[in-house]
Amino acid sequence: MDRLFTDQLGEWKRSCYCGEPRAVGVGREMIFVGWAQTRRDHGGLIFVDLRDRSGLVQVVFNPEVSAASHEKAKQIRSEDVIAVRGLLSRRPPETVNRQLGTGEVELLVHEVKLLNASQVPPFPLDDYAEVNENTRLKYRYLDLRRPESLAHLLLRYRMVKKIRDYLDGLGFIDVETPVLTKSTPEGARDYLVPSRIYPGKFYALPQSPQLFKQILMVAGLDRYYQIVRCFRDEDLRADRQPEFTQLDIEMSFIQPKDVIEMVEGMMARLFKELKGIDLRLPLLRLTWQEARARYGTDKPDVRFGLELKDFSACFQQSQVRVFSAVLQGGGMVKGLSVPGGGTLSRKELDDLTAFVANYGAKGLAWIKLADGEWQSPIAKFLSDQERSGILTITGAKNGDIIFFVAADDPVTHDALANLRLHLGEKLGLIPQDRYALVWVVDFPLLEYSAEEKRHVSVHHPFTAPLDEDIPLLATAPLKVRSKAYDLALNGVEVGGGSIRIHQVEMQKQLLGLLGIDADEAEAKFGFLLEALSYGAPPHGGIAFGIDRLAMILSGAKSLREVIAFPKSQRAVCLLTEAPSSVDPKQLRELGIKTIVDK
RNA sequence: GGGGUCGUAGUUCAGCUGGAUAGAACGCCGGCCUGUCACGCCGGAGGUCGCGAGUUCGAGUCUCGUCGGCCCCGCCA
Repeated sequence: MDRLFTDQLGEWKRSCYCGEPRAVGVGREMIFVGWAQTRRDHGGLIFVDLRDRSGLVQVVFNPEVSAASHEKAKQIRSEDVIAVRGLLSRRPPETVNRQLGTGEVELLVHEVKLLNASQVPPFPLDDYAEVNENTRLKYRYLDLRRPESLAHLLLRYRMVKKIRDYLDGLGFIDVETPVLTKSTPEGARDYLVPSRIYPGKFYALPQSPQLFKQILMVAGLDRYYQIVRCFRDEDLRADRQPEFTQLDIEMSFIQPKDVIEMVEGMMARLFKELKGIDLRLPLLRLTWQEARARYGTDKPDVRFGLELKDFSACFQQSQVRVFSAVLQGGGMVKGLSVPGGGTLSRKELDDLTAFVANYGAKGLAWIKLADGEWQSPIAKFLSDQERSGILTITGAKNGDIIFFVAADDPVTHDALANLRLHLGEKLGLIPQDRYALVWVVDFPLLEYSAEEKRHVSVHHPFTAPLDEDIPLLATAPLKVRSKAYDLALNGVEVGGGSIRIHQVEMQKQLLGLLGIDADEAEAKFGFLLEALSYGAPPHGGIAFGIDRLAMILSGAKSLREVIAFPKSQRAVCLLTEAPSSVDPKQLRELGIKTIVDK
């Protein structure tokens, strides 16, 4: 039998949030509204924990205070919406609840209004229950009633507010840019929006407002920022959603260090005011080369050591065939030395071998140092010279294990970077309560794409080369470094940007290097090239992943925790069940015919 | 597109090498209870074992396919 509550709120106005009343308010008549979290019915007395976003207050239904209210309260179940009016009272001393901010007081109810009955919730809303994520996301409105879930959104809001305050203080102007815009080549797959007025043509949702913010600099805005939704139609990860929020910043007449210092000030404020942490400025800064060499990645997690070591020189003439073969083929032998790693079992070593295979490594060699002995499948092939080389490079001691990967550059670094993180986690080497920020600078401007058989931008096609490397553009384009900088936080790329090309000839040269001919450039970026030719100032900026920052600052394991209504890994909104089919009439209006059924 | 993992009551899970009527806790329903606060006590209801094939005398359990959640590779300037 469905319960039906018909009371109306009427003139009742809440006195304060449920989590707020304290002993100083005792003796006042108060009204609370909210959701019944639990009801404890003692037959005579009924206690209800009334909850709203601020917390809990205990309300007491006593037949000697109000027989009518006590009678009504028997109907109350979890998640019903009720309003109570009564006397805020001090709890009897032996019943004070120290766990609760409101634990010294309770409301003696004189009158209750039953505003809306709830069905039995599909999962418990207390903090003790671990619930499957798909259930939580389907009933996200219930999930968000849980304080833990709400806290993530709250932290995110406070972070964004502080960012706005900071940038406002520095004279940045928030300007909105179009969401219906033009598809641009390079980069991720676009989300497309069909045009009704021009059948067969499409808008694209922005992957970022990159070109608009540059054009705002040409317009003389000087300092722009925006907190803006961006869209990329690529497969999802724990730290990747198809729509995500970017803090987009652009400034004129600046060098990389101006952006870096501005951002460091912002980070210092966020960490101070949100986490009570004093960042040491300037932040650690690594060149891209150094980050690759020491950590194997351009977004190193510098909360712990376990740095990569290069053994290439040591194994040039090695009897270990896989090593010498790879080296002769132009590859490298690198590895890492794990203090105390000698305890890893054979099974664990096999698992680690399978782990690096994920990243293309054909094998994982290892040496255990135990009681002066070298336990290793390759031990018998190692010369004395190699042994002493290994010890010098690693400083390894008894009880340690040394891993080796031999492959070409991307595979070696990729495999070891991931192995490093994996071992760091597995062996508990990563301090969980620390935040480590690091700038990575001087990225290469270009890399060669074997798949596309041309140069592609490492950052994006509008990134400026380092002044001293400009001559190399004509002679050795792959050696050119760029004025690009990324900020990594605990091994996650949270921000990235660059100084842009502001001279049209240089921009044309760059597009040429990317294999984009003049006609194509004109069709796709004509408006930008034209804008650059009308007195574009030197400019540059940076963009941050707001979701990622919020995720790390709130200690969440997934972006979904800091997004109110996230998509599942298959890019479905489990609440609304988007995407969905549409009425054939809508398709006709758009001049669209689908070629896939369902 | 590929690899891994999970899917059993409303929820979280157990269910062995295939074997009798699929269990527990919490939640839910009914009863009792005036100081509980994850109340307590007594009783009860509740299952398309994700779905579909197959193997078998017999499938929650094995095989194949499929759908969905999560993690990863590819992809993501």
